[in-house]
Amino acid sequence: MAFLTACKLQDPVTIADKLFIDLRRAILEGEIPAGKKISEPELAAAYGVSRGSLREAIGKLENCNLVTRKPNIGARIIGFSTEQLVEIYQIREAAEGMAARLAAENMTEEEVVRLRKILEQHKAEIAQHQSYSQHDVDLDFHFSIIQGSKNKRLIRMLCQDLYDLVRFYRFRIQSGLSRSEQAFQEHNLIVSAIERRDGEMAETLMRHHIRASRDYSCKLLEAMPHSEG
Amino acid sequence: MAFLTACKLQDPVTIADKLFIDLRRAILEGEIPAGKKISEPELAAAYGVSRGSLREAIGKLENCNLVTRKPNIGARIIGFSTEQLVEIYQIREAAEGMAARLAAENMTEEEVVRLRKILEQHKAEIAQHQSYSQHDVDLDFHFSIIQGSKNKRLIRMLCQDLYDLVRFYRFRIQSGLSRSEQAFQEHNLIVSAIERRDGEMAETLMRHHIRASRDYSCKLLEAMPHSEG
DNA sequence: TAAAGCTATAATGTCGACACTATAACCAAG
DNA sequence: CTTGGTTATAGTGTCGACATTATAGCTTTA
Repeated sequence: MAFLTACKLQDPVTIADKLFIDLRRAILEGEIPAGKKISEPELAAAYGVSRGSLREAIGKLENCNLVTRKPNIGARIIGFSTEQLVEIYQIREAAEGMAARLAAENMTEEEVVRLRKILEQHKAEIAQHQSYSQHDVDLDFHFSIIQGSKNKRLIRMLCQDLYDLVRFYRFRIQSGLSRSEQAFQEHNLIVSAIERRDGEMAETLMRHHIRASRDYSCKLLEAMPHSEG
Repeated sequence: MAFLTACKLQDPVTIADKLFIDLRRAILEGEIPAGKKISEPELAAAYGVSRGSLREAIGKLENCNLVTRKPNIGARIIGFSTEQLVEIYQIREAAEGMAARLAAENMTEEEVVRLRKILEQHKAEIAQHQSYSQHDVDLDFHFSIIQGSKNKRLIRMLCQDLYDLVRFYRFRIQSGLSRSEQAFQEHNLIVSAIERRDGEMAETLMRHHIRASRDYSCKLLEAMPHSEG
């Protein structure tokens, strides 16, 4: 689970931060259902904290785009829809494409080696059909490249905001057996480009990879019982 | 100033929202100097509001990346540095490139006509050497294309977060006479590509345009007295 | 019966006060 | 004089209470 440490968060020293982390996990993992309205008194009582701290935590969740808020009405967990999923993938295509380009230029040799190792781990897990942990490996792969871009703002934007949404959708789509073999091949090409320090190619391949992932995810989502945004 | 209405904000009904807008403007226009530490009691007294409301507004500013916060220490206005400026431009290159591609695909004919009109306005102001308002025209141009992408999340990310930083830097760099003739030519090519519905070309041209703008801005920033992040 | 207005209730927005933490000034010891 | 520890102070984090707004249910009237 390097993708958790790779991203954030420092030890949450304040109550609001702990609450934020707890609620964030609860939302991402579906404990709190999508689209549900948040009752401040109720949640505050459930977690044994003051409404003030809770409101601060909700504010942070709003910035992560995990809840939406309307004045004098309240906050509710985001829903999910194919349109939103496409929007997220369009942003990922652009931003992670750039990240791959920058990673090819800025990654240290050591980081490239580590990236190759993640790929080998991915390969091993495919051989053993451990599809349950492949999601984590996939996140590790993408986070490593994003980190390698060395663009702090890009890193925060992707790891800290956008990937929350990715995990939000991924948990709800839950493809039993995913396209991991295909994804592995694409990952392999990307790493090769980075090893050659070919930023242009790395960007092109990453964009292709994310488009393919998008098509697959959208198909799965539309095959689900139903969805709503 | 269509760029203001084009972006947000609904009538700020709550105190915290009004405060947020006021503080945001004050920061962007340099009323509150970059890098300054925020004293909650002081600011709350200055604006005649409670610390609670102020803290909520500061939270929103933190999400816009206009202030940074550390637990038990406090918040301070962001500084500026060449590195950060480069980071912002790298994100803009990727995100606005994608926006231009999507705009070429999704803009209505009406919107394309409006975009062309903005360009003519730009041309007219160049002829009259009204460089003081060219910044607004430039923002109008970019915001129109971003809106044309029809990707709500991308729109929010760019118009609502990243462009605050653009304005933050732009106000402090304050190029007396900018590269408006060159920029106009580049804008012209982009609009032509969008009119032809050539998304691929629109993206390429937009990325080129933003790279050129980056080189120019960085040169200006490094020629300034000094800078700090 | 349906629609409009009113009332009661619950939830959100706002505030002031208290608790805890970090910083700075001061003092003491080497 | 410098360094380490201690204390005082200012500032942030947290909380409970009040004010204001939205919502649901009831009443009234056409």
